[in-house]
Amino acid sequence: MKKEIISDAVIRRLPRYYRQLTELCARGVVRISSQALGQEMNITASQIRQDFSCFGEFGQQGYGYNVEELRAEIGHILGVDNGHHLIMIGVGNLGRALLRNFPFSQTGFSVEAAFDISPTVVGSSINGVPVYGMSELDGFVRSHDVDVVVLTIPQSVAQDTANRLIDLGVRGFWNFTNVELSSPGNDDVKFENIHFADSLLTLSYRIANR
Amino acid sequence: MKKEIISDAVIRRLPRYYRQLTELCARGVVRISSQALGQEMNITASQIRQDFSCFGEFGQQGYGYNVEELRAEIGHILGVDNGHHLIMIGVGNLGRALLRNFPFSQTGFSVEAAFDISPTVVGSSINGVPVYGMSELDGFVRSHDVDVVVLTIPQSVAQDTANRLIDLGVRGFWNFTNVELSSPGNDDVKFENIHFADSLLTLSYRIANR
DNA sequence: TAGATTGTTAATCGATTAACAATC
DNA sequence: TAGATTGTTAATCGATTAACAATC
Repeated sequence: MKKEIISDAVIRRLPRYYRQLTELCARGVVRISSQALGQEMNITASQIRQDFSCFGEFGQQGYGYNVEELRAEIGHILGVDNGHHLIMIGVGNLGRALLRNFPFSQTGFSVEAAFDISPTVVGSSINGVPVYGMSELDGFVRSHDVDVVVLTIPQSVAQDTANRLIDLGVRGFWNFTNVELSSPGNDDVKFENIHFADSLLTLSYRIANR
Repeated sequence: MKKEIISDAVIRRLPRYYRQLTELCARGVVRISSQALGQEMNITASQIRQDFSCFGEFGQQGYGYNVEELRAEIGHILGVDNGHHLIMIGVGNLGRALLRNFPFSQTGFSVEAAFDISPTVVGSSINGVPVYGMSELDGFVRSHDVDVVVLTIPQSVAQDTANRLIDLGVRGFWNFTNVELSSPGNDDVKFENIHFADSLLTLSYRIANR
């Protein structure tokens, strides 16, 4: 396996490959060529082979790729079989929507707990996930493996909460607060920011400039 | 104004500029140079000037950019002052979360109505937005300007619902269904797909390969 | 005016695509 | 074996960065 620096563009495509391959599996497709896969995904066969070759040799000349095998390989690269643990901070509408509907386990994450300030939800449990008060956060993080924290809290407390968690050793954040979070000088803290507004604005641009 | 093809990379940066400039406005900053803006956003001054120059000349030599003016210009390019109209299909947890918390009006959209199949919500109103039954959808779309439809419905009905709306003339979709929607041979239908799982998987990759 | 900073042209860098020898 | 298709190297394309003349 070549261990050079993988470009962000490639990494961003991996989940799409994984998604497509999962669908092909479901359809019962056993093998596929880069050509055929490219057709389905609207990208070139060249790019597919180039992308995969960053991680190893998953195909066979004259045959193509075994769908199930390739899916497993890419899943492995993405870390879906790493058994990552995750907690959620903020159980408002969005937090609840995710707890109820998002397929965390299919993505390789187990949701260990959720935290909120509201006495109305603290002590309850949402889709099997217990909701604790914020005062219990530090203790919980210290005594459990927490790989990723989902931030579904108001903007105003986003960076402070992130800082608190970084101090506790958390190194991954899935951030829905519409604030650009960062941890200057701490390169191994990873943020994945979801900016709903940015997304809608690009759509706005495209329908305005047709 | 140059009217060449604007690359996707540039378009994707526009909302970030807009966001940053909005914040600068709030902070009371009156003028800024490409240099200083680049520092704040962690991109090169060159790129900023290159990006802006796709749309016009918004700066002044020796001075830089007027923050409020530039914000207005970019907002205009993005179409925030176009008065776009939007409806939502599906008022589950995620739909409600968006209706209650997403700043549609700040993004230049007015939410006209929501639609759902559940008798429990039909007839109610969420954050001032009336919820109608699906049977009223066609009539509503025919009698109103609908620029964008937000799809917060189950995967299984996503493409069918989209097709139905495309037939009714809808040309913009903000799609949360985790299905890659498309409208083959209909280039002026625009989809903006939000793939939560893709986002979390890239985070998974980065924490696994540190 | 002198200094600062733009808009734009040219140079560089990186990512995508094409081509092809290796091989199943 | 012959045909198909990979993995990889080379060519192309596009995007980012650097440089600088224009000018406020």
